Amino acid sequence: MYSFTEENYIKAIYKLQEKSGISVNTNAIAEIMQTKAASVTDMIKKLSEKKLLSYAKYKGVELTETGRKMALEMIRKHRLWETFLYDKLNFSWDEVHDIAEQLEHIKSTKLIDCLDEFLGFPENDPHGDPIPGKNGLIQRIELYKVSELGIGEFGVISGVVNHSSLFLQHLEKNQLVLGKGIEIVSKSDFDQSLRIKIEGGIPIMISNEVARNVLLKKSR
Amino acid sequence: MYSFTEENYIKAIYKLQEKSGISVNTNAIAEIMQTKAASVTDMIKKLSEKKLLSYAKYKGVELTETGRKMALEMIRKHRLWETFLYDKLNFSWDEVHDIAEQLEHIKSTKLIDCLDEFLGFPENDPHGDPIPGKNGLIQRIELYKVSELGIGEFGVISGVVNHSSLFLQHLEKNQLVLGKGIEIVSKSDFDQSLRIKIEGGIPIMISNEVARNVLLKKSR
DNA sequence: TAATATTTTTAGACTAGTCTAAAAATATTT
DNA sequence: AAATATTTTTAGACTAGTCTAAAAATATTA
Ligand SMILES: [Mn+2]
Ligand SMILES: [Mn+2]
Ligand SMILES: [Mn+2]
Ligand SMILES: [Mn+2]
Repeated sequence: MYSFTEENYIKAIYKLQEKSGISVNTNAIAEIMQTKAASVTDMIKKLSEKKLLSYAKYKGVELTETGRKMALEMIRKHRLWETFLYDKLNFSWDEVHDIAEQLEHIKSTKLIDCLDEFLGFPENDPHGDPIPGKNGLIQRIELYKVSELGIGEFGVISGVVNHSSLFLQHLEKNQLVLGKGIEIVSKSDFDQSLRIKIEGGIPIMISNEVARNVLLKKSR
Repeated sequence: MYSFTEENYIKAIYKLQEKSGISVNTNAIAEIMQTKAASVTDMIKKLSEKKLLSYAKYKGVELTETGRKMALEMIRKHRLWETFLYDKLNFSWDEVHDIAEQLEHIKSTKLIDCLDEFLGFPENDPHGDPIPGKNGLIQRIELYKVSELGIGEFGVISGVVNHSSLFLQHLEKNQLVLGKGIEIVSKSDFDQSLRIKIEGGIPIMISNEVARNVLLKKSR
């Protein structure tokens, strides 16, 4: 059995590997694990011995197949628990993450599979992120940042880049929630702010900061 | 914030204090914590400094009011999670305990109160044990062991002394589940085994071992 | 009450995970 | 290619929780 710490390292390394391509370096891990590089080196050695990742001194690490599967199981658990909190206990989407960080460490395959069924085998969590299946497969849909769309284009809000509570609360206050359709009306050359029209509402202004952190599925 | 280990010690001490009266001794704690007396002494000192219990060398320990409240919160969480697994995810009563041992350590008051509401504010867990309320109050009903009832007396199965999977499975196989009404038909002088009649069924024999571990609410 | 048995505590050591400071390797500039 | 900067690793130390073995206190028995 793996410790919470080991599990968190594996998840962190998976996420880094996701975005920044191949091998993950010590400092990057230290940053998201909120620890020091020296501690990371120690842990890396341990995880390497346990065959969860491959490691060459000074060359960074890469998850093994075992490590990758473990990370996906963690993510599956995390997102299913978030969905439970949101769908069944009526938490808002900015409240679920911290508790899911704890719940993702509960060890029981039966529990997570029953939870999956109880929730009706959801495909996405409350933030729009895809939930890996029992088989470890994660289905990827191409999403675009609001800032990437051109004038007159349409899209449905389907995800967020920034997952912070503060940002999620801000979106909610402005009706920018999952599933809402929006149209790009105009862009400012000055500060890259956008004017958008939300489905069944009046046009509003959003900052470029917001536009870069909201993901759309293109429509029409 | 308290560690899982600290929380488990407090819960163990509470349970010992419950049954065996006043102050709890080191060896008893060591036994249910599956550890050595020396380790217990170390932990006791720590919990004493944190004011969760009062401790006089060689004299045993007693929970403080803070410690008692903490224990009751743990028990509340444990039993609510057991109820969730049983009621919502269709686990059987012998499968819920081990997972609840993990879930009881999740830190979030909002989570547990929402779960309580989601479950309809249950009063008892799948084993018949009372669930402490948000206020920390635990409602106690007087229960009797099957072995304590006399010939011709009636009762409804409302709890178990032994919580082991093996025992719970045995009860289930013999229709001895929570809520069933039974009548004592006869007792054997030889091995203290009992003949009982289960509500809407034919009389069966149960060993004294079983009779001492099933709790009844007297009826009629 | 003295001898013996049991329980509890202390002393010292071990592991997991962390840290700081310094050394070693690698990357970037000049 | 040498000098400098950055990154990574090592060395040694700390805390939480555990252990064994021995000492101290308490309980039991004669
Ligand atoms: Mn999350
Ligand atoms: Mn999420
Ligand atoms: Mn239980
Ligand atoms: Mn129970």
